[in-house]
Amino acid sequence: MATERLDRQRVINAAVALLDAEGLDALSTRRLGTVLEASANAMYWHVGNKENLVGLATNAGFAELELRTDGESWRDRLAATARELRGLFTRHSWLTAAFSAHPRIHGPEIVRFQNHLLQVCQQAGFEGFDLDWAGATVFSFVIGDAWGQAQSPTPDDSSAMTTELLERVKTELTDYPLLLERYTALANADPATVDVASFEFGLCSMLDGLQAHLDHQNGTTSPNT
Amino acid sequence: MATERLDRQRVINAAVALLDAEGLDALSTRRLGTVLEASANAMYWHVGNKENLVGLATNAGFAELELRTDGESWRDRLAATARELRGLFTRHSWLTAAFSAHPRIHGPEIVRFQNHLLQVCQQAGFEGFDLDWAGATVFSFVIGDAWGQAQSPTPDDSSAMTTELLERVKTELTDYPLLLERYTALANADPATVDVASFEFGLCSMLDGLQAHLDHQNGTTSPNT
DNA sequence: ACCTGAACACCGTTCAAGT
DNA sequence: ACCTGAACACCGTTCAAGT
Repeated sequence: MATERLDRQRVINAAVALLDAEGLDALSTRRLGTVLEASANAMYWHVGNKENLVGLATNAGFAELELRTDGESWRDRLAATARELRGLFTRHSWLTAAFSAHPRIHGPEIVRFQNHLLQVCQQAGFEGFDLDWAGATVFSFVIGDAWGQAQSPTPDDSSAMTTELLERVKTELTDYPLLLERYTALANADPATVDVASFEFGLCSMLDGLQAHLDHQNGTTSPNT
Repeated sequence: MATERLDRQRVINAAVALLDAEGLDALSTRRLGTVLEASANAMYWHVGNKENLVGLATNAGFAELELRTDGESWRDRLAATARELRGLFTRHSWLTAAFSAHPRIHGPEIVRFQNHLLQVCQQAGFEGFDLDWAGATVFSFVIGDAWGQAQSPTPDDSSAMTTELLERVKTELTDYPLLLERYTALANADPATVDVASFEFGLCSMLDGLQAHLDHQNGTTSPNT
């Protein structure tokens, strides 16, 4: 009733809250209007249109990133950056869908992160296009990993439903015994620890791969430094 | 006028054609209806609903993958698999958005690919959960890379517009000289070759990283085999 | 079995009109 | 300057009714 005046930040905050709670599909101008106790089109004055609002929400997400530069080695710094980014995408699981739906999303906080990532790669010893490729490799892996986590988001049903589902899958995967074996092994493991372990394995592999590139670039003579 | 009877495959084919041509947002039940010279809701009998249709279209995409097992080494086979998957995602750029919007997508052709990926990783020497992590690492990287390519899809405007846009960006990136430098360097390069080079760099890094894991796992005594 | 027409509840966006 | 109400052109989906 005695609702405060709207402003851009309040609209963005409400959008982020709605996105976190119910996902990208739940964000509509009318739902946002009711949340803000305003008409459905009140937001247009503040954020232009919906696509722009999603962009602003995404940018607000990236503002959460703590970009530290005090790691002991480039490897530590790059790992910390990757983990920060991954944390962002798990806290706001709508981010991958938002980027996919609106590829033009950009903003100062996103730019800030990109610059940080490039800086860390530069300190590691990458130059020229290799700098871009190294940054893109890290970014791609983290995005792809977050994208994979979003694929299995529904432990709504407890173990009872799971075993029934497992039976159904068992008949579907009859031609692929290896896949069935891995599927059951993963189904019996704790999802949270599985996700972390999967990410850390990939991250470690990526860092080893980048390390190999740097070693080769600086001459393979002293690989033990 | 003398339109053939509808069937599930024709609906899927029309959906894929529409998706390829105009993207995920363009796929609506009514547009599909006009393409098929049928009513907007004719598809419901054949494919259930829209989400299911997108799943079927995705599955149809994965059917295109040629999964070869005749590589000389596990590294060749895994690289070939990754490149096949990347090709699929570049030919059908709506795939990342489709997966993001409907995380529950699955199907026999997708399962077939997953099994192939696991097989290749198994032949490489991975076992147990490492098998899953290795596969997930490759998959995540390829998805993330495809996702990145989709971010810069609009060379609609030729070089004239690009230079004007470059000026605008130059003021935005004034706080980030490193990012500005890399941005201009990339803007002056051929986008297609850039995309390929970026992917190949990341792929090579990933394979080196997996290689390092296998070496360590089998004992670091014989790294030259 | 397969398809249509009409209907329902929703959407993003615009724009005159209000304060 | 900021916001509302009504309107427009779209959605996905359902369902009785047709053949």
